[in-house]
Amino acid sequence: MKELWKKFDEVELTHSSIHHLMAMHFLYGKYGYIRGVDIAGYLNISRSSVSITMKKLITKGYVFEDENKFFHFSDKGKILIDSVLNKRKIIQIFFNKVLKLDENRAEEEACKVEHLLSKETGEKLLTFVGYYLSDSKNAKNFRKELEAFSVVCDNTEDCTICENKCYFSSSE
Amino acid sequence: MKELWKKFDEVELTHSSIHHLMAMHFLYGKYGYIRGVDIAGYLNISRSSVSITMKKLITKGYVFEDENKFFHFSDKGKILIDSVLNKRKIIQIFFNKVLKLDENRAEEEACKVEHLLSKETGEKLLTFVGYYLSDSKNAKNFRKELEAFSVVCDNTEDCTICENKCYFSSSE
DNA sequence: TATATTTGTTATACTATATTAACAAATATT
DNA sequence: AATATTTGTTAATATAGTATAACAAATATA
Repeated sequence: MKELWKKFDEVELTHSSIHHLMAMHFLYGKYGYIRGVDIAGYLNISRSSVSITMKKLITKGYVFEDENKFFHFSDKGKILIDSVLNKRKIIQIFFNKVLKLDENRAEEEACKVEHLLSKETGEKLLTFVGYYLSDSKNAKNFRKELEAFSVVCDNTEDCTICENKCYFSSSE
Repeated sequence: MKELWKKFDEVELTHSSIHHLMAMHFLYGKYGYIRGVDIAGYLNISRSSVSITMKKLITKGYVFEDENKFFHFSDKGKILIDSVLNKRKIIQIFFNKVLKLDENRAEEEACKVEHLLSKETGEKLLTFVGYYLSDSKNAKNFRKELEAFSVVCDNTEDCTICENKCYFSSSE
């Protein structure tokens, strides 16, 4: 248990850095080129912050600059951003299609979490969602019955899920 | 989309603070009292860090100190730690029992993410897992068929899930 | 061309987290 | 009681991320 909680800070790139890459991806799609000022605008942070973060991303080899100071993904950066986009996508689908969070909530939750979950988790989630949303009769029945299902917690001993105070009695 | 990514930093308590509370919970269970030095030992960080973080938690009203400098949860702190423990629990069960990540991986993934997900997500996950693991015939069939199911991506147009480069071709 | 605006960088500062070192106060040992 | 150890705090640093202000360089406009 000890030490495990520090994994949070061991991600190679921070949430902030990842979103700089996401911004780059978006801007490249929109304009075909990527400038610092547009990243700042997209993320709604200062140009100076962007300047500093991009330097780090360049040092780490995810990004490079051309003579006009336009940014480009390196191969390493491309691979990374694809993996994050895919992870986000599948997480978002899970939240929205399986857990039935509304679109915005699903996106928000995915955004908070996407860069933290491992490739393995992403893949397993994909397999799961793939089957869950499939045309298989079992999957269909499952979906239907799930809709009608609700956990009613009476705080008795035989609850297999809540060990602590019942989930439904907590307020955050 | 813009602005959404900042939600990450809008959590009321940081990952670090949450884990100070988790340590408190653990230590209270083990010893019945909570001292700074034990929190430091449990989290494997310096006493000085703990001292500073605990001051913040006191200021925010989650914790108080007695005359012997032993720590105690306030009511607010109790409610919060219960909610985090429950969220972690259900997330961990989902990763382990549904996605079939091994125990350690499931715990690690849950730990990274538990404080970021909303109460709503936790509740929906609970309902989902509750049904998924139930004795319902549909759930049983679903579980069985899921085991045999695997996504085979041929990178063709009709993939409903991957919009970007196929998930399975990425390497992170 | 001359001036104005845009863009990017640097300097400085703040918050959060962590460290080590030094020290004070409390506790335990001899 | 005298000394040693443990515990908690403070001070000085370090890193990551953010901001603003000032400035330089590039681009656009009058």
